[in-house]
Amino acid sequence: MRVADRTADRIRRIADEMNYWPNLVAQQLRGRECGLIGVLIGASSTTANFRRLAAIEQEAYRRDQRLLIGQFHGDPRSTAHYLADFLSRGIDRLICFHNPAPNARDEATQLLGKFRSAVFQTASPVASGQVVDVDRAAGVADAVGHLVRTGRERIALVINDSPDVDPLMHDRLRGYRAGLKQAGRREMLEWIGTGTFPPPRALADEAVAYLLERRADAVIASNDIWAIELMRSLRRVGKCVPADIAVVGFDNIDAAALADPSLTTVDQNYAGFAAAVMDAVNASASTAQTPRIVQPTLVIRESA
Amino acid sequence: MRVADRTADRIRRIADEMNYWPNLVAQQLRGRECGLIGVLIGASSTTANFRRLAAIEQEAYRRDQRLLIGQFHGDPRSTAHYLADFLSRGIDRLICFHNPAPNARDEATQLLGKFRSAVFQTASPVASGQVVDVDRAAGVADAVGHLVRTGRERIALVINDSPDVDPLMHDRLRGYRAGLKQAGRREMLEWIGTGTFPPPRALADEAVAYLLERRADAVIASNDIWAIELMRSLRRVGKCVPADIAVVGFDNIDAAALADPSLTTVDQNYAGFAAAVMDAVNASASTAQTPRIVQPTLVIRESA
DNA sequence: CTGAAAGCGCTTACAG
DNA sequence: CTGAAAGCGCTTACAG
Repeated sequence: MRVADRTADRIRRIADEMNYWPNLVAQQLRGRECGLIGVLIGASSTTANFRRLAAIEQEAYRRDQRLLIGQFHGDPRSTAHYLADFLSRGIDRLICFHNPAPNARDEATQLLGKFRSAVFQTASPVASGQVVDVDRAAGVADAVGHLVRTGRERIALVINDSPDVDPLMHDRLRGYRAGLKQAGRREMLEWIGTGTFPPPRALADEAVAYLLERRADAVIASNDIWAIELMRSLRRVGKCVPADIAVVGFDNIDAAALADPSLTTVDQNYAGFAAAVMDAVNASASTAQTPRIVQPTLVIRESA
Repeated sequence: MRVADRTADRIRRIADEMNYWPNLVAQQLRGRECGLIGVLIGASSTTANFRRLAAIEQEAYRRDQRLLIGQFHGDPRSTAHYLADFLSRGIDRLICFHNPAPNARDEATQLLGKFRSAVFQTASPVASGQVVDVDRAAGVADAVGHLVRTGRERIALVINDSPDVDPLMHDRLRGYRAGLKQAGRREMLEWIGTGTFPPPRALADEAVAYLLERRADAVIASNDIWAIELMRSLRRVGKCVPADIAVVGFDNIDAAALADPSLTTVDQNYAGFAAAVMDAVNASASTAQTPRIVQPTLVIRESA
């Protein structure tokens, strides 16, 4: 309905004076979108996940949407519980930071199908899900490039788990090999952990023993926690970072800037990730389901 | 209405089969509580705030409530914007991690009055607000007690800002003095920063110069970041932690366990805090408005 | 073009 | 005790 601007203004002013606020619950019941997005995160969430969440909330605010958050709590059924709860509230857009636990997957999968859009990191457990991912391989390859340019000769990779078991580690290995190959290096120095995380001191010492034995002068770790543990272990055996050996992490958690020496690391580009996630969650389901890939950036500090 | 259990079961089963889920939006419009709680946090939120948020969500889940989160985004009006939005959605219980910016306070204060309950940390900007706080003074006094018992003779305190300006620092100073007094110590070694946070290297060096000059053999910092910076600075001048000087932090952030040596610190007891917050936010307004005080606990690691 | 009515999915008070 | 009706605060399709 068209109304003169002056009249519209007058009505708005009076509405304000009378303290009138539209009731969003009634609007929603009548069919309007509620602007709420359900977010599922793990209970034992890492600092990186919280940073991601904060960035997504900021992006949501810009688009005038709100986040309803739910954490898993060990209980595998809690996934389904939250999904059903979201749907009951008319929330049909979902951001999922963790895949549902396998034993609750059937029930969860069925519920996931009822969402208008569902965004996952790395991989989607359902065909209708959209994927936003960080180009981990490119991040590690960048780190290799930086180490090559700063004169490192023997660059090693330390990853937390077998690349066959953990696809995230597979990406890092891929980026490492690609980076070295591009620099014309042939020898690969790869140490692969047992999946134990965070790494106990003895495990970090084992990795460091490998680095020393192979005379590595640089190492890229699968994440900042591992990188920091490697630096501690290196200090115990009297090695100096970065003089004797350069160390690069992954994630850029708070502790990276606080480490001594401060840690050079691959920042996950949370802002870019958040924008891609919000684009995906607001996209209509008919949109092509190609994963959205976000590029990370290398943050150069003292350790490399 | 009373119905035989068998019948109720049968109805429930059929409802399940037909995939019936009650529509919470309609229930809410009809007057039922929606089980949603609005949460306001700062955009530049610290790790400590995210930990608190995670703990509160966990506690909310146990009580079958959900959190709708909003961050400030520099824009002081965003506080009022979020408060109005919460009310429009029928959310009349609020957890506020930050006081509204002063220039938006009038508008925000008026809106705050419309909430059934509003919980703040440390202090409430409105009379109707409830307060949950951590006993910072007790935490620091505990740390002093631990240092005294482990044979430290000259225990210093390093705080970030003047106790007249920052009440959080006032609490630490109070706890420090009380702890020393109880141990029969008379000399107070107090270094007070300029409010700059995180501390630049030169400022940490200044604090360390003070510690050396006064021959301190232990120091309690106002938080973990400061404690870690002090350890870095101490290392630069060749001092060994904890042999030469013990260091205690406050907060127990992730980086505390990762520091080298790992940091002894006062844990804020997030679980206890979360339970108190949820008790407060669900309490009826008529409840006496005495602040709920949560006790922190000392986590002893390598640095002290 | 305007204004009254129907209806979103529930709950509750009320008539039979 | 049971079942139909009213109404929460909106929006939209429809009759005047």
